Amino acid sequence: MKEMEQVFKALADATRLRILNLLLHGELCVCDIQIVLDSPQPNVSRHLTYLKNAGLVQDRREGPRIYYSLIPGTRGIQKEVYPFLLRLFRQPKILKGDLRKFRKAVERGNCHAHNWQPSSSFIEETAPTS
Amino acid sequence: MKEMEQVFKALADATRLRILNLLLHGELCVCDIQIVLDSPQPNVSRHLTYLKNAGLVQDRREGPRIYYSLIPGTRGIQKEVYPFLLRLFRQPKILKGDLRKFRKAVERGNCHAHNWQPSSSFIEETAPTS
DNA sequence: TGGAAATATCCATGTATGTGGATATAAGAA
DNA sequence: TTCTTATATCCACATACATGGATATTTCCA
Repeated sequence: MKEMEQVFKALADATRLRILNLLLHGELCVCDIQIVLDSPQPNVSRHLTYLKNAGLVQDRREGPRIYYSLIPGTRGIQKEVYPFLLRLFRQPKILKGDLRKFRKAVERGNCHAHNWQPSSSFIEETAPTS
Repeated sequence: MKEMEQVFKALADATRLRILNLLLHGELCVCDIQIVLDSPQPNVSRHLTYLKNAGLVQDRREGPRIYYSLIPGTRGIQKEVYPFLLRLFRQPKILKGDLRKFRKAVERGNCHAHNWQPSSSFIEETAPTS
């Protein structure tokens, strides 16, 4: 129950929803996210820490960078929450804009983005882009 | 987007989750909820107001009592959120305990509970009680 | 070893929110 | 009207949290 509360608190912020929207499409490092959100680095970092504490994302160090990714859920909330978010995230313009912005960053070769590829585990659950 | 944030804020509190858990099974007045949650009346009232402002519940006056019920969603978040909650709410012990407590109150004939009957619109979506 | 890049943490501040307790309001009954 | 019941609102207080800016930390490279 407390875990459920914690997860919803983590979802109750626009910045974090935008981050999750990106992570649903693959693993990313902080600077990638920072570029897309156009938000100060400490801010992005704090929200990532918050998501990590809520058990929604995990991090992995690779050299100077730290990569964040969703924790694929097998139990309880986590198992339900990502498909749910994926459905919700189809509507808001900001989120769609973020994804567009991210794809452009990939094309430009920003930061990690140059060798990014989607972790299809979540995207596959979405309907074909309407 | 702001609506989504608002809804998640509304879900980010144990008391409100407990209330929604009850309302998923039918319309209730404040005193019914108060009895089950065993929480001071002003507290319950405030949380109901919060849920109402978040667009999750509606209220209806009938004499001295005010009945709260879920707003059946046809669009966006609301459409997705109730089935989602219904699935989540199967696990936590507190929530199952609340429902048990509520059924007992119905049997005892507490308050409105004496002529309560489930609004099956949401419950039907659940799997058979395991 | 020194410096730059990527992240995280700290500080200060403003705002939202949860809670208990008292009080106000509305409706119905005597 | 007056009393009672059902709800809502107000007050005071403590806590959580979002944010910007400065600073620490870690890693890598020259």
